[in-house]
Amino acid sequence: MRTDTNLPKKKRGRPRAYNEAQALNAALRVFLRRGFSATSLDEISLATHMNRPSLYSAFGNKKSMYRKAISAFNKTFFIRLQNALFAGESLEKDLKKFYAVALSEYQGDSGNALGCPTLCTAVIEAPTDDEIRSDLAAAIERVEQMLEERFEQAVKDGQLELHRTKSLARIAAALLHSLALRARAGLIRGKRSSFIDDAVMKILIS
Amino acid sequence: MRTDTNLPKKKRGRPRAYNEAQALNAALRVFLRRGFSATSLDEISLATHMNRPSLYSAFGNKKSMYRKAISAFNKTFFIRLQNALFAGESLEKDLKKFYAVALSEYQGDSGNALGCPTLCTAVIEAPTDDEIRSDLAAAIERVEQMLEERFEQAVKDGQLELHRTKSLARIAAALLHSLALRARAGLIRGKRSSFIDDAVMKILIS
DNA sequence: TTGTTTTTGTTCGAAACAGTACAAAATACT
DNA sequence: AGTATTTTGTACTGTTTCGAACAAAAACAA
Repeated sequence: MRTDTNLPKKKRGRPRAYNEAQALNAALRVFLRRGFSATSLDEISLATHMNRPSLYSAFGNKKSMYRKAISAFNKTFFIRLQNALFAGESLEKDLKKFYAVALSEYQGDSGNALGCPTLCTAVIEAPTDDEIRSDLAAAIERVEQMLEERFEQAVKDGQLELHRTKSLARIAAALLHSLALRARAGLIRGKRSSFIDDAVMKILIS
Repeated sequence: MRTDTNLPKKKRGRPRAYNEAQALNAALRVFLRRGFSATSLDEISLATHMNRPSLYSAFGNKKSMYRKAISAFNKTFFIRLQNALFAGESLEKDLKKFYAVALSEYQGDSGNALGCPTLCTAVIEAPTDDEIRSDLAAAIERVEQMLEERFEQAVKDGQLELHRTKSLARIAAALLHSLALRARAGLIRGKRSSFIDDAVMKILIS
């Protein structure tokens, strides 16, 4: 079952007035700002320039929209994180790049930072929705594994003394979680967080 | 203007059927589970055994209820954290106690952990509500300051080499933020998190 | 032109929501 | 006993919500 090919194979009926990826991104921005529960489909309808019946036929119900929007965002976000983390420079530089990419996303371009779409919005639904809780847990673990692999590589390259790379990855992930939270709380001014640099140094100390 | 004395000075009208502190705590449990927006006043009415008009007269509107419940919780929670952190033992032991207190709260007693009332629920409202965002920021900074003071004391006691205690405090706070998130995501099994011990060791290394 | 198919836009319905008005109940004061 | 005062509980209002039904619109096929 294929969701939708991006080949512009002309189909038969009335052509769509919306672009699926764009619509999902517009929806994500609303969900990111207001969260899942407080976001009404009317707001999404407004942001995507689709009316509600179109939203339903395109993405299913509200929860399905939310999960698809988050999933689409994470797909590209994780790639950007991975590219930064495995840029091939020193572990220190790669880690700093990794956090820079994340923070740039978390801080946004407008004045008010919104944090991480997954961490900052899924967390509230976790206790009452098992699917979203599972999505959240998977996202957290995936980033942790990404970090662990980078640390393992650093050990292999002799850039890092032998360590419990799993613990190191969890500490590094904790910095990311805190970064997302602090950004959304308005506690980070620019696009650079001073304590991250210090924390990276701390991680690298044997 | 005094809100309400705890002196049992008998007042004139019909006696209250509720206890203010108990009601706020019951409300907090609902807010903690469902978040602010998704929680209806009917749910709070059910949990507190007060009907909505009583809730309004006692605590004001929904947002006021939420903020009062969070504030009341934090008052005692911060004291418990402080007592653990300044128990007077070694820095390592005190830090571990600090996280143990937090995790015990975050894991709850039922099967499903709910994380931190403040961190895990206020985060979603922060962009759209400036008062709640401010409450959140203040809570984060207060815990950070508490940690910084403990590190400063450790330096003075010769238990810790001279450091940027502010950065250290932010790293330690980040561990707490991650703990709250991971607990709510269901990623921590028991009442002890292995990576915290490793992270504490890492913090203590000069 | 005449169907066929797909998307769009209007409209509806039933439920849930926050907040309020007001009468009934329960106490203290005189 | 009777009055004043405070809380309780029922009922109501107007709005917002999700989701669906259905007809109009816009493309292709024959």
